[in-house]
Formats: sequence, structure tokens, C-alpha cells
Amino acid sequence: MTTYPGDRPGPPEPRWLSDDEQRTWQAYLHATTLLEDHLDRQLQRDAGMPHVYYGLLVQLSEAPEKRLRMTELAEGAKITRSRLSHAVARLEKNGWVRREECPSDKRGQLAVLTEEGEAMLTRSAPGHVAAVRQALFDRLTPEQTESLGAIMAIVAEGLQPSGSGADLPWRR
Amino acid sequence: MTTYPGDRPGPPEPRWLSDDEQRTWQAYLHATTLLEDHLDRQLQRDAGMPHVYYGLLVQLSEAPEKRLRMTELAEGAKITRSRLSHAVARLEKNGWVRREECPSDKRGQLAVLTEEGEAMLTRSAPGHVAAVRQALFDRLTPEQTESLGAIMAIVAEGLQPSGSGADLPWRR
DNA sequence: GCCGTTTTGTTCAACTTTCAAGGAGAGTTC
DNA sequence: GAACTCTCCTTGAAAGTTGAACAAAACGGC
Repeated sequence: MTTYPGDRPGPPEPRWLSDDEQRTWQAYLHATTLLEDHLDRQLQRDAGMPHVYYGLLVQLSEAPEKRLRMTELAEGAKITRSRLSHAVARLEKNGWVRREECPSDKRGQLAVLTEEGEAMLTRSAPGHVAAVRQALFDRLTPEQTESLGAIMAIVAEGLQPSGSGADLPWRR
Repeated sequence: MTTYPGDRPGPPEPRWLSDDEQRTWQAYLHATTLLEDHLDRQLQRDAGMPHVYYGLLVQLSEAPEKRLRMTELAEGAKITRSRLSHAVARLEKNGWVRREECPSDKRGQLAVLTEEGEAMLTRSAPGHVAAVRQALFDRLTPEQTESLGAIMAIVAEGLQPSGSGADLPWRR
């Protein structure tokens, strides 16, 4: 039985989390699962769909012509194309989204927000914003909001499928 | 057509998110979905289970006697009892958890971490910690870590099924 | 043009999560 | 101790997600 650290290649000593980090991680997990859950229920109740689906509609509503290529939509929502296919199929069945062929690329599909979809969004947006506000922003100081934004931007940046070149040896 | 705000009951003017808040919210959504996804894949690959399930094993491993009542486990993980039932069934099938009757309450069940479960945990913990570290803590300053912890604690507190008395008129 | 590669979006099967319903024991009241 | 109510946990079906496999179109030499 040899003792780490420091001799030979062998498995590197894992650097555990400090107490502070553990507490932060725990709080992070609790907060994120509770919040996602909360919003899922809120939207399922008031809009008849889960939070992710709602996000798709929002994204479409902000897009030029209220339409986006499937891949763009998936990337914007940070979900897989497969998941999006199912989601759009469901939203289509609800009449909130319609598919159109992409004129420039015959492989492509455009997801288009319908009138009904827009109406549904207008109807449920206030309640949803209120829920987000009540769970998050109303409880934070402006400094905390600012800080949270910065932190989350860093984390997202680091996990981006493309932009994560920092510590990946095979990328330049 | 009357104009809000301020006359009569009517639907209250929704208070929209400021630009800062919108950016923060967007970053939050991106970061949390990317991170959860990332960890899910990491654990699915290295431990053969999703992140939530892994969390259950961790919780058991830290409990006295390496066992917990189903309800306690569910509360600790912030998931429903139903979800836990299914999860434990699956983990049991893998041999990582075993169920035992609760001596003091015949309705109760204890989830117990098995030897194999503990072994699996020991085997996969280093990789998982590394993943968390790489995605989160290695990118934050100590002040940011501290700040994130505080913020998440506030949010979790506010959504706690029980402790959320702050703005609920029907409590007290 | 032709061939190999890449991109796009869908589909299938396996798995996970949700929601409503329900059985069984514990607690409470009279 | 009977009748109510509540808590504990499970179940089954429906909804959602995942990962691998796939067809079709686009791209990139050569």
C-alpha cells in the first residue's frame, strides 16, 4: 500500500471540496431543483406545459419573423435536437407552433410561433414573470442580482459546447 | 378601455424584469441547464446513473448507519416521494441500495446503502468532484463562491415547502 | 461530376418523471 | 374501540428525455 500524493503517474489525489464549497454546492443543488420544480408546476398549471417548452415559445416570439431553424432553437435553449423534435411535435399538437420547410436548405425545418401560441404567451407571461420575481429577484439585493448574473455567465461560458477551449488540450 | 395602473381591483399591472434582471435570468437558465446536463452525462458515463440518483447514494453514505427513512431522503434531495420510490427501486435493482422495514413505524421503509453502493461511490466520487470543480469552483473567485452560496441559500429558503412563511398571508 | 464526410432533423426503445389513486398503519376524538 | 383523519409509501399510466441509429441533403475536394 503506497501513499499518495506524489510518486509515479498513478491516479491523482482528488482535490475535495472545502467546507465552504460543499455548503455552496449543497445550496446550489437545493435552490436549482426547487426553483425548476416550482416553475414547472406553475407553468404546467397556468399554461399547460413544462418550463422548457415555455422557453421555446418565448425564444420564437423574440425571433425575427417569429421563426427559427430547429438547430438554432435547440442551441438557444441549450437542449438536444432530439429533445427539441419531441417538444415541437407536442407544441404543434397544441397549435402553438407550426413547422415550415426551410427555403434555403431542404434538410431544414423552421419552427414558427402561431397566433394561438402568441396569445397563450401574452396570457401567461405576467403570471410567470411574477413567479420568477417572487422566487428570485424579490429576495435579492441589486448587488446580488448583479453578482449572480456574472457568476452564471462564467459557468455557462465554460460549459458551452463550442466556447470551452480554455482547458481542452486538443483545441489550439 | 381603461388604463392601468391604479383603479379598481382588476388584473394588476405585471412588473416586468429589468434589462439587468433579464440578462441574469437568461444566464441563470443557461448555466443551470448546461451544468445539470453536463453532470448527468458525466455520471451516466462513469457511474451508470443520473445525477439525482447519485445524490441519493451520497446522502445515504453520510447518514448514521447509512440508512434513512424514505421521506427524509426525499426531503433531503428535494424530490417527491413518488419519484424517490421509483429511484430506489432502480437503485435496488442495481444492488446499490436495499430496503428495510422501519422498526418503529410499520408504514415506514428504510433505504440502506449496500456495500456495493458504497464501493461504487468510492470509485466514482473523485471523477465527480473533479467535474464539479472544473465546471464551477475552478472558475470562481472565493468571493464569488461565497456570494453564490449566500444567494442560493436565500432562494432555497424561500421555496422550502415548510419554511416559506415570509409572504404567505395564511401563515400566522 | 463523383465520392466521402458533415450537417440536419427525426425516430425508436429504454429510461425517468409526474400525477392521481390507493392500501395500510398511526393518531385523534368521542 | 369505532370512526375519522392524516401520514407513509407504492403503483400504473401518461408525459417527457436520452442516446443511438438513420435518411436526406449539403459540402468539399479532386
